[in-house]
Amino acid sequence: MAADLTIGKLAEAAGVNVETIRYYQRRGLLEEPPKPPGGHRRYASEQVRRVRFIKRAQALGFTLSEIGALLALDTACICHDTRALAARKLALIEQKMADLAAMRDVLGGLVRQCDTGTGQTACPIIDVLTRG
Amino acid sequence: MAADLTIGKLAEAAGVNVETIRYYQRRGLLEEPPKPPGGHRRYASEQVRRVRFIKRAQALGFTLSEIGALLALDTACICHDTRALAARKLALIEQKMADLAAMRDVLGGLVRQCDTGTGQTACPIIDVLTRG
DNA sequence: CTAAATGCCGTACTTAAGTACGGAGTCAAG
DNA sequence: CTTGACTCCGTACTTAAGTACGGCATTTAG
Repeated sequence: MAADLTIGKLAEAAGVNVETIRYYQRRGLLEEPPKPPGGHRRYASEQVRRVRFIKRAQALGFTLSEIGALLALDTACICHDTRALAARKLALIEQKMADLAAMRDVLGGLVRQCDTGTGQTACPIIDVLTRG
Repeated sequence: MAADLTIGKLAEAAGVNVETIRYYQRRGLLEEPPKPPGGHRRYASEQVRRVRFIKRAQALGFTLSEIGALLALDTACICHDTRALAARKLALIEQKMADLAAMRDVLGGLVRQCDTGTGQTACPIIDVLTRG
C-alpha cells in the first residue's frame, strides 16, 4: 500500500500545487516523511487521498484548522474529548446539510419554474437560510 | 416592511461588523440605499436576512462571488442562462450534501463506537471523500 | 555522464475577505 | 444647544490560505 511518490507526483495526483503540499506539512496536516540523508523524500500513495480530503472539506466550508481536528479523529478514537469533538462536528455537519437542502429546494423550484414557463415569480432564495 | 435601520443596527442585527456591511456594498452584494443629502443612510430590515444569507452561504463553502451569483438568481429568474446557472449550482449543492452525508456517517459511527466501548478500531474519515 | 527536470528550503509575494483608523460631518438625549 | 455616539469615506492593515522565487542539491532520461 505505498507506491512511493515524489512530492511532485503527489501534488499532481491530488490536483494541487507542490507548494501547497509543503504548506500543509508546515501546518501539520500532512506529515513529512523522513528524508534519506542527502536525498529526496518519498510519499506513500495514501497521502493523495488525505490531500483530496482536505480539499473537499475546504469546499464544504471547513477551515484548515477544523480539518486538522477532523483528521486527528482518524487516529485518536480514544478519549471522551474526542467523542465530544466528533459530536460537535456532527451537529455542525447536520446544520450545513440542512442549509444546503433548503438551498437545493429553492434552486430546484427555480429550475422547474424556468422549465414550465411559469415565469415572473419571485425566487426567494434568501428566505431559505433565515432560521437563527 | 421596512423599519429603517442605521448601518450600525443592521450590522448588529446580522451579527457582523459595520465595516463588513460596507465591504459587501463595495462588492455589490448589498446595495447602498440613497443617501439623504448630507445625512445618514437608512436600511430596510430585509437587509438583515440578506446579510445572514451571505454568512451562511459562506459557511457552506461558497465564495462571495458565487454568493453574488446566487443572489442574482433571486431577482432574475428569467432567461435561460439563469436556468443553466441554477442547474449548475444545484449540482454543486448536491455534491456538497453527498460529501457531508458521508462525513456525517463516519462521525456518527465514530461517536457510536466511543459509546459502545468498541475501542481501537480505525476511523477512516478520509476514506469517505475519495470519489473523484 | 551530462543536462534538464525535480526536490529542498527559506523568504517573500498574492488573493480573498475582512478590520481598523482618522478626520470630518450628523444625529439625538439631556 | 451641546456633547457623546454614530456615520461617512478613503486608505491602510490583518489573517488565512496559498503561490512564487532563487539558489543549491539530487535524480533521471537520453
